Amino acid sequence: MKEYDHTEIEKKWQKHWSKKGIYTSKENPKEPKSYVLDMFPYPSGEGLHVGHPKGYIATDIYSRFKKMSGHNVLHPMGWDAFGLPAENYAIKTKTHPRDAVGKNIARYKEQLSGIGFNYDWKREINTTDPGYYKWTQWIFLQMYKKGLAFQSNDPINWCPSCQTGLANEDLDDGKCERCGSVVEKRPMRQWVLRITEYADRLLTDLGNLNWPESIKESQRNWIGKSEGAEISFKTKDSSEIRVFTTRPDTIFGATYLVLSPEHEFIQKNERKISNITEVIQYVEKTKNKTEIERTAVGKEKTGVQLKGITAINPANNEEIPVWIADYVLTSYGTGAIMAVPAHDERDFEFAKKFDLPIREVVVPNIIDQRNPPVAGKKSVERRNIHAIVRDPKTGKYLAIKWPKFNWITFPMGGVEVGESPEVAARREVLEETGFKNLKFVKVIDGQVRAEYFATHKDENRVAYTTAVVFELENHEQAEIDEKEKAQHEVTWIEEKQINYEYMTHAEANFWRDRLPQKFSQYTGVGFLVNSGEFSGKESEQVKKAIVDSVGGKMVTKYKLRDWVFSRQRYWGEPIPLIHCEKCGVVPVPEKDLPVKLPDVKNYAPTGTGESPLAAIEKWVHVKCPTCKGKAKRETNTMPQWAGSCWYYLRYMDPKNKKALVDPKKEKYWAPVDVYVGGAEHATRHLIYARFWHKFLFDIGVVSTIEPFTRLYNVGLILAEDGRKMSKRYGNVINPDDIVATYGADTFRIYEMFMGPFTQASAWDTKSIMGSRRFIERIWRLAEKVKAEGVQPNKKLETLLHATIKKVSADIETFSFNTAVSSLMILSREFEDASEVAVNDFKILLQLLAPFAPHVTDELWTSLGNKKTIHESMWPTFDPAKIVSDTVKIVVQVNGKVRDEFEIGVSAEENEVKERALSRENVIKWLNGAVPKRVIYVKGKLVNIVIE
RNA sequence: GCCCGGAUGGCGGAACUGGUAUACGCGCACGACUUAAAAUCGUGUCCCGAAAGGGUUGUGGGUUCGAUUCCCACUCUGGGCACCA
Repeated sequence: MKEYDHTEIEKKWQKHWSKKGIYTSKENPKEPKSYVLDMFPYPSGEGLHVGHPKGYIATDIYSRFKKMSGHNVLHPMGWDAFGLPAENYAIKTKTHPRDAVGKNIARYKEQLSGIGFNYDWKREINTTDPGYYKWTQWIFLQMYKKGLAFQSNDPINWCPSCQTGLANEDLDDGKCERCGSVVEKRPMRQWVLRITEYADRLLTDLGNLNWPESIKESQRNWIGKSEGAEISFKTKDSSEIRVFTTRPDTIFGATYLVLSPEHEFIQKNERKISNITEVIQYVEKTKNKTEIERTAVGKEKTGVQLKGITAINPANNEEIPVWIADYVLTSYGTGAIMAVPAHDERDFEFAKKFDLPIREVVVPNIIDQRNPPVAGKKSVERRNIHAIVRDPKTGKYLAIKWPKFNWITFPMGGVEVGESPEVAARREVLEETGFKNLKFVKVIDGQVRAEYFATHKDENRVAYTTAVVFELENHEQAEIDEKEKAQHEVTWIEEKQINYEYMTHAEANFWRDRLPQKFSQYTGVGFLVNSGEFSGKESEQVKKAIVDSVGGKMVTKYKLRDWVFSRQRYWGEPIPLIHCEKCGVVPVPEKDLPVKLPDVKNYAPTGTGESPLAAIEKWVHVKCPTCKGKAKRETNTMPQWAGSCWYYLRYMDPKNKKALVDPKKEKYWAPVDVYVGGAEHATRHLIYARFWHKFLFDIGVVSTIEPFTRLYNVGLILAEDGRKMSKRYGNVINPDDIVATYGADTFRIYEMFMGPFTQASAWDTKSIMGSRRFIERIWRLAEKVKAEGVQPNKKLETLLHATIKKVSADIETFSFNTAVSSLMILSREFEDASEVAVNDFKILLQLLAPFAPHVTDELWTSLGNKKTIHESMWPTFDPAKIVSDTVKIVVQVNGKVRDEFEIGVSAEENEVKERALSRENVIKWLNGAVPKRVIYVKGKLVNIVIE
């Protein structure tokens, strides 16, 4: 047999497949369809490194498998070529972006074709092709007509280096995601898409998607739904301030209001604010801060009171001050909050700094698990104190043992009417322990409500307890009452013993947590106190009633912001609108689409807030389509993400001049069944595309509510040094070199065998030899193959059918690494067999064909097959053949493996157990002991328990 | 801070619904072939131990006849969100 020459074989078959056109897809209602899609690449100037094709290899395998399994497969590829990187690259290399993109695409295609992918290139698309972006513009116009695209002058993120406005999604930690510059806030005219209109649907429809949980979670975080209430606070001079809160139950604790510095209230009430100069200064200062400065973690709170303005808390009619502070954001909720310092960390910090009142209105509630309330007993409400007395000499804490109840408690008792917690605590310490010289340290912020059964009084208690902390000055003790003495004894406990495990108090864990803190505030739910008629009720349950009582309304808010959709750059789709002097904004008539991106000498960004297009007089000045008067084109362009919002639809019908996609074709192919790409697109492409898709569904262009049914994230391939593969580090490995040295088939097998598909792993050129050896083994195996007279080999047959089952299931779940592993095992078994039947070998080749398409086709045709292996039918397995005649039973004694034996599959439980007990080895280990229990797991093991 | 993942030999990793932990591959060691080397093939390879045996899936506990798998606490690590009221 010939030497295995991968270059010759791979070239030959790639040519053959494309000549025969075996990857051309057509609608065929008789066959089930399968739409397998890669996230299309951005053809950058650097070309591919070995990490890029990983996902493409997976979809290639999957789609070949589907095709062999009788599916009609759509597996296309295209180019996402508008946007900043292409433009910046063009500026740098002083070429026109169009030329640069053309060159890069050619290079990418060449690299990809060497790996042997089965794309239907007849359906290739390119987002920068006017025939394509005509429809991107068309979708924008439909959105405009439905009021989903609107102009705004709000301040937006401006990247000073890229010289363009950006969407929220384009920021990474307050910096431009592309170039890392700190973004500024700039008010400027811009086009915005109302994605928030779809927030709720984008959130709820996530539920049914077969996507990685992490991506769904990212999207949920990004959409950021919170339910709360909008409540109006009147001011004394009868204007009003609307606030948004998720905790309306805490309104009785709202001791001041805070507005964002940009809040319109300030301008409108300038004259009433007595310290307006100071206020304006603060507002100006905030304006000049970047987002990063403003939101830095651990930053100290700042703010200014609006003097002369007093608001009224509608819950209790209290007069409260109004402040402005930059910790309140304009763009979320109503841009104003009610501050409840006792139950919100930020408000608490602010209140401490500016010495504003803090009022506790929610207390945590615990039901004493060791001593729960007893049904049917009467219930008594009490105000209690716990005295926490520390002896500074020993660091220990004063406690009391109650032998009769087996209790360990702090000195404790009720608070009498008019008595302060401190006085009550001193009294109890004196009565119960006799210590009289205590130095007051603090009252721990926040009470705790606890429900328990008071055994000694035979009643259920609801206790609101306050803890008071003292230091012992000296050990001088007063005489203790005899009756008290008889009940308990004084003891000292360690600090770490202050917990509910050791002590009787259900409150103990709260005291432990709050004791070392200077201040503590409780942000959880619980029971209301100091809340008028709502006191004593559960906070969660009265939320709505409280909102009603103050005339507010329940509302839902989202963190998701509308999508800033205009860019002041050249290389993007022109926004198809016209500004007419008389008629205002007029859409370009659909028959005039596409609005072609004109050629321009200088396409560098202007930095003026206008795109370079604004300088092209000839292009800009047009007649108004409506009144034929003077008008100008919109000169902003669309962001990079526009074209990728709907490209998966165009593949279904790439040449259609009359429609975005023919509804019949859409019905046949949609939705995408399997979508593969990087996790970095979680909160941009994958949210934007879902948004556009839902819009297209609403206007009847598509028939499904979601575009991508199943999603897999391809795990990164890192460089050999464990870092990201990048030109900067000089650790890039080019797939061309690997294909030349080892062959495409080896390259493909290696990348799939590296580890779980979705997991990142480091490239290791040494390891690739393992995959190469595997292919060579298959190559040599062909020599052993015999057409006739092969003795049946039961063991081989069993393994063969088990492998068909395993490989089929593994490809379906993208577990390529284990599929390859089982094929390796099968090939070893073939090698060990004295002879190999041609039909068995053919099955091995078919199972391997999606992974190593070239070498398997070569061997397949050398066995006399006329059609290529990829047009053959995927083998099926016979479940009866997977079952072998005997099973191996493992025998354990006390859970430790001591023996094993073979027995017929049909053996009954008793038979297996008896056999196990009679084994020599087992008898040795039993050593005369009588088995207490014998456990049998069918067909697997016997565990004999003797102790 | 909150929310998702992950942790298994020298390395990449495998293990079905709780049932023989370390499959498969890399590397390494030894052997065969060779004048020699490479390639190839074969054997071995979790740790301690001469052996018998014992131990081992990040750490500590728990449930179970039996735990990589389930529960609790913790450590490290990757990612998302974060002054979003």
